[in-house]
Amino acid sequence: MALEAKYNAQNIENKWYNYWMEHNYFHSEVDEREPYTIVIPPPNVTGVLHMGHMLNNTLQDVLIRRARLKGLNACWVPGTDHASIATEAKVVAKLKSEGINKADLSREEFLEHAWEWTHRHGGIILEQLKKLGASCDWERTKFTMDDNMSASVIKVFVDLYEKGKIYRGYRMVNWDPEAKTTLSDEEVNYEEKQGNLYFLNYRIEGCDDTLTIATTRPETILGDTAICINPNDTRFTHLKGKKAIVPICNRVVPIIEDEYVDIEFGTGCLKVTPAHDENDKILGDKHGLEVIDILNDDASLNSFGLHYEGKDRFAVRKEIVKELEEMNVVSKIETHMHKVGTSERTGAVIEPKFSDQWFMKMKELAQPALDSVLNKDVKLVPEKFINTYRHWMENVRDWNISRQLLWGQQIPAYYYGGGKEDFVVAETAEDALEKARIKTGNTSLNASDLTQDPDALDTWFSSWLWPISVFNGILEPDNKEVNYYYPTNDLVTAPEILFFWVARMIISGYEYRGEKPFTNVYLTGIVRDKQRRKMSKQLGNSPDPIDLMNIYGADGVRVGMLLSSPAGNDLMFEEDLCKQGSGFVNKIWNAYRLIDGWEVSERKKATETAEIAVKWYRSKFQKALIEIEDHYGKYRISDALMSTYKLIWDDFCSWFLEMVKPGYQEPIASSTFKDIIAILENNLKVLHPFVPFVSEEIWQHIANRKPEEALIISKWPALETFDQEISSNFEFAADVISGIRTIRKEKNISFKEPIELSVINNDNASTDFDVVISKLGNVSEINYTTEAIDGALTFRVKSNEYFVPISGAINVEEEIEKLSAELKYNEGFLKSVQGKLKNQGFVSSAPEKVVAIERQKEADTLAKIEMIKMSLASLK
RNA sequence: GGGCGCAUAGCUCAGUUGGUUCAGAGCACUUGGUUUACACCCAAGGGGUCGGGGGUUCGAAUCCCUCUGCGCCCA
Repeated sequence: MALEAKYNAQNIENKWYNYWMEHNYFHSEVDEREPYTIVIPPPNVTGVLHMGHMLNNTLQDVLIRRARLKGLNACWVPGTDHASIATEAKVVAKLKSEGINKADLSREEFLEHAWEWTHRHGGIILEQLKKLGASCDWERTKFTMDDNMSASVIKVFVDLYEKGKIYRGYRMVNWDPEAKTTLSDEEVNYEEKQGNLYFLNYRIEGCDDTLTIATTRPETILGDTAICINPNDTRFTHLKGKKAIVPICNRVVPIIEDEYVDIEFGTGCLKVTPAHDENDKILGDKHGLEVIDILNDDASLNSFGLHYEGKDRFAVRKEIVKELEEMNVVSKIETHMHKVGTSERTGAVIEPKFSDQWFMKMKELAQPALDSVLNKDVKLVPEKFINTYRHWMENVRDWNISRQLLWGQQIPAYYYGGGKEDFVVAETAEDALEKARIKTGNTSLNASDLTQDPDALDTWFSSWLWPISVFNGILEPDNKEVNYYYPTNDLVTAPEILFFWVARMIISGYEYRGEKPFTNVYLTGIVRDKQRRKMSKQLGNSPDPIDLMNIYGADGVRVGMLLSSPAGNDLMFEEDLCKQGSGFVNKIWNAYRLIDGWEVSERKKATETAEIAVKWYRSKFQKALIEIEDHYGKYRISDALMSTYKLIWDDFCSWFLEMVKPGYQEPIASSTFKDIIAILENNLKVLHPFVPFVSEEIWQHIANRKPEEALIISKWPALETFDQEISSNFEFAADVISGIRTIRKEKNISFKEPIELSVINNDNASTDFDVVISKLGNVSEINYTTEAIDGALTFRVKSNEYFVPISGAINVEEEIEKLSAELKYNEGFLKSVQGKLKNQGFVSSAPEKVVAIERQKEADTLAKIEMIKMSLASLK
């Protein structure tokens, strides 16, 4: 098989992904090996791949592939969630475009449409992940609405209800009037918006006086049930005990006193609307005020809105101001900045609203989840998120888990009467009937007497069970899979959902397994564009990941994503990073083309250069491997990549291959070739997690491999003891080679022209690499001498002095200038070192080791200065 | 308003317990090179008073205080 001159990512990537799938390498079964498990953060089932997913899943694939190579039983469980609000909104919109109104459909009919939508658009994202190379165990793919997954959710709901952790309450919740559902506090975004502060005059009952209140929401005056003043506010003592008249509806409301009112803000008079403001509700409860809800579910006004009935709140705001102005009630209007809550899902402005909802008590459940993070049983990476996590968990509020939606698990509560407590909670309708009969003592109750709660559960109430339920650990808590794979190892997700999801999974883990769900949580950053804007569909600043992979190859994009993404820091993405990634892939490919093109000779003996090169690279590889392992251990994936990148590009390609490369059209010794292949194979193993495709392609090209010999399931290189001395000897030689190259460049000596090199070996440097210096510096001869060579160019490495004789006169002036500069630098350095050593405080307080190092520096520098001075003298 | 965090080269970031020539990497930049794996290349080089100010210490990018400028979470 001839090697293609250009690396063709498209074909090669498809080929190997199919090969891996065919041989089922991604699949995991319970066995005696140690498991390594990751559960995917389930994306929205009808979503499409965006850059955030690319980053996140590349990281997971790197981790899982490395674990697989390390011989662990690697299992990456993929799946999707049903994203109730988003999906339902899409289905509603689609129906609307077909002229169908959701309200006209029965529950069953609507769900049929929703399932159809899910089947048509569902799972695209998982197919896209395959293109990225994601080595998920696709046989385990789960969806939060699968039968078992839903049954788990219902079972947990019933269980928590019976434990008294779930309750039904009439509370003020965040109402999304567009989706017509409640939202949890976490799903509300607060945005700073410019609004107006309207100053309105209310008449005082029984006299001609008025008082002025300030409000940002004039339309809610129709729901006013009191005016509140601060009892310490002397401006208003005359109002005590009086009543005010609400304009337009002419409702007579009491003037109450409470220190809650901020004397400084507005006029110091507060209108109280308990139905539409959390704080007003608290005031209302305290003072026994009436609650008048003026809004319908879609945020239009109801009959309390009088002549505004049926109109949207924002339209009413404009109109009512006009009416109030005409009535001379408006005393002034100021512009005012204030925070407005909007729905994370629909963007609609949230209304605080009273309704019956289901809540989960969080305080007690949260405790073990808080402890586990604080004592590092669950490690957050990076640790800076621990504080945020603690703050949230210590102030956790009850979780509103009901949503006024159809798409999701229907709440398993069954009502049999109009009373507040006339319901039972049960897994099935049959159980419910049984329970209802017992609870009421009425044995003649029928199934038709029960009505199930129409609401669905929050999607997070499904995904909080994810690490357990994907292994069916809720329905069968003692099954061998959950016992084996749980707790999982690493979770890779975004900090945005640390509370939504991560914290709740930890809570459910302790509640249902008595154990954490994962050991490490790797929190990625947000993918932003060059201008630091979050990538989003609306802004249109996000490249299509599929296009990127078509252009740069999946390997190239993977490298691009990881090049600059330290944990927890945002990634400023630009396409150039992918270009760098594909450049790296190209480099790897060409290195192999070089090796592959060599003619191998059995008769030829290994050269001395090749032998030392092989020894050195093995040592270098081990050194890099330690570094790489350390980075992985600390979840510094981009650092692990950078170490690998430099190992391959600089050490392997630029140094090693140049050392072992045979002369033009000469064959290479077969023993050397074997060593090189072994080295290359180890390189491919450490490369594989980052660039799985090109590494497998080369691996398979090196030899005909059986399926069980594929790179993806080969063995990660072992850490071995290695020769430390050889790397310092190499580094010395590399400095010499660098020195030669600098001289060639400065003096315009072509590389093709061989030079001679003489050296005064003051440092007693090893001669092992002299053959390498000769080869890479194109040096015809290295002479060891004790005396300076006249008429030569010079450079120094440590205390060694090197001479390059050239034909023709050298420029003495230039040489003197160069030496003088070096002398000046070294004298300055010596001065600073000696300064330290003269300092009694330093010598007596600093550790001996540090002082010894300074003394060594002093001695080295003195020797070097001496040498430079001699050279200068010989030039003059 | 409350809490947390960040500020190091043109850009994105490392820098462990304060102590090696410690001020570093990648990219970008400059200069030179290429008939012999790769211009998606090779080689050499320039570039930072470590946000400002103060303090602790023999010694501070690193610890403390303060100011400035950003970011995130909560209300």
